[in-house]
Amino acid sequence: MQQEPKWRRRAEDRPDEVLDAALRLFASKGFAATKVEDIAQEAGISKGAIYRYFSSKDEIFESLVRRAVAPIAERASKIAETSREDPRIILKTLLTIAIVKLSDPEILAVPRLVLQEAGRFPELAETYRREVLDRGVAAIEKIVQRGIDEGIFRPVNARLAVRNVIGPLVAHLLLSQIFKFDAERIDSPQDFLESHFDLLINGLTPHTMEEG
Amino acid sequence: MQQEPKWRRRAEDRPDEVLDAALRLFASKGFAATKVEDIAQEAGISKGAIYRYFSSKDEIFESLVRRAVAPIAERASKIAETSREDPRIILKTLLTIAIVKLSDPEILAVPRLVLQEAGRFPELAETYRREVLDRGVAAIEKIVQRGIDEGIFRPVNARLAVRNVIGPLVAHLLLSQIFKFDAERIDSPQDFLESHFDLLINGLTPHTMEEG
Amino acid sequence: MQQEPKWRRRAEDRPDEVLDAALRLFASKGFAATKVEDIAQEAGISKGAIYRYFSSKDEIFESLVRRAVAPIAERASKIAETSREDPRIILKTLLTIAIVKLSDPEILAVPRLVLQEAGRFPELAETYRREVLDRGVAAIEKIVQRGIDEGIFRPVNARLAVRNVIGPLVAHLLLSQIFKFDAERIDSPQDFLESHFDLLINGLTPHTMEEG
Amino acid sequence: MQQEPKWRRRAEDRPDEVLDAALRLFASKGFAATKVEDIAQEAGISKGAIYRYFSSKDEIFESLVRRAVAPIAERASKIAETSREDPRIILKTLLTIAIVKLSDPEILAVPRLVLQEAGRFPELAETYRREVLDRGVAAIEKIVQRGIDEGIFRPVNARLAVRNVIGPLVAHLLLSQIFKFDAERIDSPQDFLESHFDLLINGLTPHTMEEG
DNA sequence: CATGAATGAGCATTCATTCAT
DNA sequence: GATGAATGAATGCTCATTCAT
Repeated sequence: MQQEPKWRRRAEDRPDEVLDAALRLFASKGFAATKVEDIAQEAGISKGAIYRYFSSKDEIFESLVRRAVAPIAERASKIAETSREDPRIILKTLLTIAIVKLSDPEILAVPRLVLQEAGRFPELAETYRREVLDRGVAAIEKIVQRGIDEGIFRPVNARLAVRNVIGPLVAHLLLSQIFKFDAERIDSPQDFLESHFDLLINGLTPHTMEEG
Repeated sequence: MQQEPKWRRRAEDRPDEVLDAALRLFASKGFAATKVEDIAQEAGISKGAIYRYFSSKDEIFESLVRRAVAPIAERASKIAETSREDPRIILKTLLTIAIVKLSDPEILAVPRLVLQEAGRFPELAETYRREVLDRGVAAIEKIVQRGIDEGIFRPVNARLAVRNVIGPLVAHLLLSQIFKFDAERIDSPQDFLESHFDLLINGLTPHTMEEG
Repeated sequence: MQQEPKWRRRAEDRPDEVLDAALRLFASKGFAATKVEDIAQEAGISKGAIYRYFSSKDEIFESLVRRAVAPIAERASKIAETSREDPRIILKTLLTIAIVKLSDPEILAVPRLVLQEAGRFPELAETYRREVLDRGVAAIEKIVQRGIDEGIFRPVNARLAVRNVIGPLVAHLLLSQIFKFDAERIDSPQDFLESHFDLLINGLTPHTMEEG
Repeated sequence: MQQEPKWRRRAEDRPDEVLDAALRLFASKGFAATKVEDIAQEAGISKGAIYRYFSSKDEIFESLVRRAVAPIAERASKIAETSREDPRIILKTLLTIAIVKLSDPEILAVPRLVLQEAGRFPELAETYRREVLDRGVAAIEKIVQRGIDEGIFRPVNARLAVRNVIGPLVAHLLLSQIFKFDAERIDSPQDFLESHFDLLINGLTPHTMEEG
């Protein structure tokens, strides 16, 4: 669109392209096993050029995570207040979105990497926790709490119940995406989601006749 | 207990000491960021001595995992058949054992490492899946299925329900052990377990009056 | 002469410089006792730079030999057919060239190294044998055979006679170049050559009166 | 034969057994590639025991060579004076002995090793030259000179003619033993020896009609 | 600005030598 | 004396980072 020389074509997109490339490689080979040169090649630029945008390999990783974290953090915060709908509907919507998104290995890659490299990048892990986990958990907690307040859910400990909301999802992803568990069977994400939601809501729902 | 009367300067259990040291370091810094020399130092021997027991750094990692996997695999298989008790009791017992064991960072370290390095050691990940996950999941599935057969649980998909049994536990461990989430709060493992079990069983229990 | 207009900090011939440096060092200290860092230093570059041109120390050695072998192999094959001159003249020419060339330690170094490292690099030894020895020996055999056919030489076994052509040369080189034999005396290569040629031709020449 | 405990059985032979073992290994893998532990194992003793007899790996090599050199040096010196026979007969005898001995890889190994490691052990190379080469060459030179003096050989330069005596032998050994040249053909050592001797003697013999 | 040649600290691994048993 | 566990210097190789072109 511009009349600049060819090589400047998308100079402003470069950093993002580098991060995309790095993400792909980090996700498949891990941070340590990925060479800066590999990233450069994957991004279609030279090794030296990488250092125009990022001051170190570590910084690439950090930028990568922060870039992925930002929108999630924003969204997560809004969700809880935004809707006035039935908490069950909201939970199902959230879980659906989550499972769809996270079934994309490219998206799952970031939390996976944070998990992998938490030891080497404690600060990053902390950032992730603060920006993503704290907010995400708080959002879900709020929804559950509203359900309790509205009498739709039983008076459980909302904060702890969050683990029952996200846990099965996490387990499903670990098993299917990382350990290739059940690779041959035909448990679609939808099947899982139905099952999870059914058990979750049934678990949260107050019933006239509770047994000790 | 000794197999050979041959002497050892100080050990027969050197290999185990090396694995213990390696586990500590791998767990805190990751495989790649841990130097063989660090392991040696942590184990109180010299770099060269490591290679008397293990032929490579990779082999240390693999031995580490296999050593941890073996007993778990055995136990997991037995659990399902062993008991004829109320499936709810069994599940609670299992979850209690699991959370107690896995709250020990030294024990959590192995699955965590497998998760971390699955990309670099696909074979090991597969071994772990086969030996630990397949069996563990099968054991739980069997218990749930028995509960269903005995009318104690609703007729859910037992295979998928397994994720609801282990997922919250996984989520709890990730949050608390790895992301130091809730570090300041006082959610004891017991609190979590009560909450999880309550929701889980309530979710699995058939109620006279189900609402759409 | 340049193949690509791409720039090089200082070279295009770095690989050759590395091989030259390696040759000098391998020749004087042997393959095993030569450190890659030594080669780098001798070549005036850094250790790491070596690996831009050669993937391993072994590869340096192999390249070294192959570089030296190629032109020899070519020449050797041509010699036998090229000339129609008196076989005695050809032999003398060949021996003269050989002794002049091989008296240069830099040139002698390669066959010497192949000899030294034949055990460690059997494949390389075989390559050398095939490319250099087979052809060289065949060329000389052909010349001797022609001399026999033309009645200039006695009807000896040409193949075995080759050893009498090259052997004294080999012995001379081993003694003088490697064992510093006769270092103080004044046997010039020319003196040796005259002596060798005289004995060789006299040995090959038919005489009217042979004595038992 | 003695009533000492088993392990002392042949304590005095140990050093020689170590040298035998070392020779076998050095010959097949080279000095650098042979581990002291390998030598110990091959000799049937422990690594530590090696150091009771030799203070270092280098010393093993040096002892090895010196042990082999001693008898050769002695014999070589005697040969020239000992016999009053026809120099041609003496030469043939010597060459026969030489080729028979040196066709045994175990015996060829020492000169081969000296050649290989001359760079790393210059002193040893010098010793070898002094003890073996100087004497051997002098012995042959003397025989040739006597032949000249007695009118059996032409008045050649005896010192240089030595190369024509031993050279073809050296060439034959290098080609056959080290480069596996002619492995498939059937040039027996005897065939070679006949050929060499025929050419050598014919070359040394004065003929009534010499041609320019 | 872009490039990729060059650097050199860093690390896994080997092995001659020592020495506690 | 004999053993082999332990040591640690040595070395090949890698790769993040720099910088001449």
